[in-house]
Formats: sequence, structure tokens, C-alpha cells
Amino acid sequence: MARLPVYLRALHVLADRGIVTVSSEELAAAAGVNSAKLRKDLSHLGSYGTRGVGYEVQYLVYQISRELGLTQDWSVAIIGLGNLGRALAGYGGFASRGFRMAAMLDADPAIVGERINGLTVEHIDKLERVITDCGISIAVLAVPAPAAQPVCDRVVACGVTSILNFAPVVLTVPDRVDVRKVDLSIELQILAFHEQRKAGGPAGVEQEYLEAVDGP
Amino acid sequence: MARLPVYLRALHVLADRGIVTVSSEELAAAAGVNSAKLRKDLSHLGSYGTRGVGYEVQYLVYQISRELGLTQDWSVAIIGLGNLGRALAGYGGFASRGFRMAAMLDADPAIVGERINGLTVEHIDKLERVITDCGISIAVLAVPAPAAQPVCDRVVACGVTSILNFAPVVLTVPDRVDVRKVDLSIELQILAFHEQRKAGGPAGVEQEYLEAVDGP
DNA sequence: TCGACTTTGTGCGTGCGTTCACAAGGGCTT
DNA sequence: AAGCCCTTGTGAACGCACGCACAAAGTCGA
Repeated sequence: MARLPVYLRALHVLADRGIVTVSSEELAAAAGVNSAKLRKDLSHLGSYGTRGVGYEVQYLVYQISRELGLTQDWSVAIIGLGNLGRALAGYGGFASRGFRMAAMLDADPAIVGERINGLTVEHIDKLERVITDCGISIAVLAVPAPAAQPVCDRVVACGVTSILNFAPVVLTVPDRVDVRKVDLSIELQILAFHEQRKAGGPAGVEQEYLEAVDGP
Repeated sequence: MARLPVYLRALHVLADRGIVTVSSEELAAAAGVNSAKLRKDLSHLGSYGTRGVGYEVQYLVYQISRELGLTQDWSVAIIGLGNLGRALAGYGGFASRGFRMAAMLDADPAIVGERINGLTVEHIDKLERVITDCGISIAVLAVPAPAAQPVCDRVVACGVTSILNFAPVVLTVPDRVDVRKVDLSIELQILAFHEQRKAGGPAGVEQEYLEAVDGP
């Protein structure tokens, strides 16, 4: 389930506060979901709660981490070290969750060779060798839109089966490969949509289009 | 619908290629969705297709833009100009879609006063004035986790009703406010989950936990 | 030891989104 | 002008996820 990471983060916060036990009601509130939904989610992992008491925080952290595969380390490659790639490279939330930044690749000669977060940026020509040598299992694509599909194809050819794509394109991959997409522009557009509805829905109709195309 | 921006982007690509007309089948393939779903989505906007022919690309671009509220300009404030905030400030996909970067705010004295993308970073103490003066309707939060909720509260108090949150916390807001969350760490965790399932599911059970806690 | 209280785990009804399949409708050819 | 063919728009079935509400179960106090 896609909600497990949210629960996990809430549990980490509770653990840091020294809280030992938590009820489904409390945890659900912290995670921003319905308590019945949370209990059903957790029950799919097994019966880890104690009736009348709740869930033991540390134990639940471990169980969810194991379910998510965070008890083992995953080697991640960042491809494209522009503004966004650098932000990702410096993002602390990765290393603390079992993700190891293992390689950085870029096509720009001005960027290749630079050291970011203790890693040297390699040229993308070495992609195949770097991915194989570093045992990369997850690739993060922060490249320009036109480069995304070609780079994706090369990465997949190396055996990578998980891709996090920040480029605003729909990637085509074999069935065995998982792709998750983060599109910053789309998020803003969805907000604009709701914002507009609050303001009273789309203004103008056919007339407006004709004016926009032909002039008034 | 959350898919409209995807359709819109696909249509822009088609328009750039000089394509005048597109069938639901083709557009659906370009957007990576089922053709029936696409037709149903579009029919909710009105009957903009021609049976036997398809949809006129330019006309559809306009209709979707209008539905999404992209025919008017939205003023966006970026709060937090760390690595991620800078990446967002420099992201070209915003300006080209009717979003205007109107203000930048940060708490770090080393960052305040800096010019990024033609805008001067203001101190967060001026948040209320800047948001009011610039007519901000959408706020982008790229601040550290502990700062997110307080900043969010201040922004909401200024009348902003759309927030794009990059901080890894669950924001509490009044009902009238829309919040969209982008959590980079969660995306990676979901990929790790699927990656692990491909590799044969979670390894080890109870024994592993006891070892992790108590030592072997 | 027993009873009352608390909290988990889950069966069931509901509502939404997806998809198939087809009828309605417009263009193109003859 | 008429018929064929293509594509849209949509009715209906399916499946899934959500949430209510309750029984099972375990704890705590007397």
C-alpha cells in the first residue's frame, strides 16, 4: 500500500518523542487517515496490535520497514544534476531510510567531474558501466524532457526495474519495470483547477475562444 | 480531474508537430491511459469531438486550459529557497502554463536579498505583506519539516487557499484550503516496496526482528 | 477471580472509478 | 444523394476501496 510510508514517518516522530504504544485512533490522526482504514492496512501485514492497548511503536516500525523493504539498503543513481537533481542529491530524507546515493550522472561537461554530496558526477556515456558496477536498483531521472525516454531505455537495458521520473513525459517501459512519476507542473495545475472552482467555475465560453483565436 | 494536465501536455506536443486532429485512441496512447476513460473525461467538459474524425487539437487545448483555469494567470509564492526551492524557482514548466513566480521568501539571512530568476528573496517576516501585495493565490512550501505547519498557518491566515507542500509532514488546514503534497522520500519507498516484491517478498520474520533488537 | 472498559480486527453495505461494448452520428466515396 | 465506415459518447456491469459498526479479545481495577 502507498500509505505505509506515511504511517512509518508518523511512527518515527512518535518514537523520537519516546512514545512506546499508540492506538489506531492516534496514529490515524497523525497520518491524516481514517482509523478503520489504518487498522485494515496494518492487519494486512499481520496481527501486530494488542486489543485494549494499541500497537507497540518500535515493533510496528520494524514490521512496516520490513514490508517496504527498507531493512536492506537500496543503491540509487541520480541522472541529471541540474537544479532538481542537486536538490534530490542533498535531500536528507533518503539516506535515513535505507537509500544510498551510489552514483550521479550528467551529460553536461560543465557538471561532469563536480563533487556533490561526496560523490563525483560521471559522464552519462559511462551509464552502463556505472549502473552495473554500483549495483544500482533504482534510477532517478531528473533530465530534460527530450532526454528522458532515451536515458530510460538505456537504464532499463542495464536491468534496472524501478524508475522515479521527474521529466514531464510519459515513459514507455516493459511490464516488469515500475515507473513513478512526479510532475511539479501538474500539481500546480490541479491546484489552479480547484482554486478556480472556488472562484465560481470557468468564466466565459465559446465567445472567449473565438476572441482568443481571431481577435475581438 | 487530475488527468487533464496530462492530456494537455500531450496535446501541446501534438500541436508543436503541426497535428490538427487527433482521435481518442491516439491521444489516449500518448497520455498513457485507456481510450474510453479519455473520452469519458473529455465528455465531462462538453461534446468537443467530431464523430468519425476525432478532436481538433487547438480547440481541445483551449477547452482544457479553460477548465483548468490556465487562461488566467496565477501568482505563486515560493517559501523556502534551499536546494529544492531553487529548483522549483528555475523550473520552466511553470511560467509556460500561466503560473507567475511572484514572490520568494526565506528565513535564512544568508539567502534573503539574493536574486533568483529575477526576483529578490524577501525575509519571511514580511510574509503577510508580500502575499497580500503580490496577490498570491498559491503558495509553494519548500521549507524544513518543523517550519511547515507554522508557515502554513500564516499563509492560510492571509487568505491563501491553495498550497503545494514539499515538506514531509501532514499539514492541518481549514476545509476551504486545498493542499497537495509531494514527498520525494515516499516515492522512493514505494519503489523499494515493489522492487522487493519482485525479488521474492520480505525476507525473514520474527527471528530477524529479535536479532535486530537484541543482537544475535 | 470476575467484570467492565478499551481497542483491535473484520464483515458488510455503499459509492466511485474503470472498462467493455454498442448505438448514435458525422464524413467520405461513389 | 445514399450507403459505408470510422469515431465519439454513453449505458451497464464489474471491481475495488472506503467507512461504519460490531464482535472478539485482552487489560486493568476491584
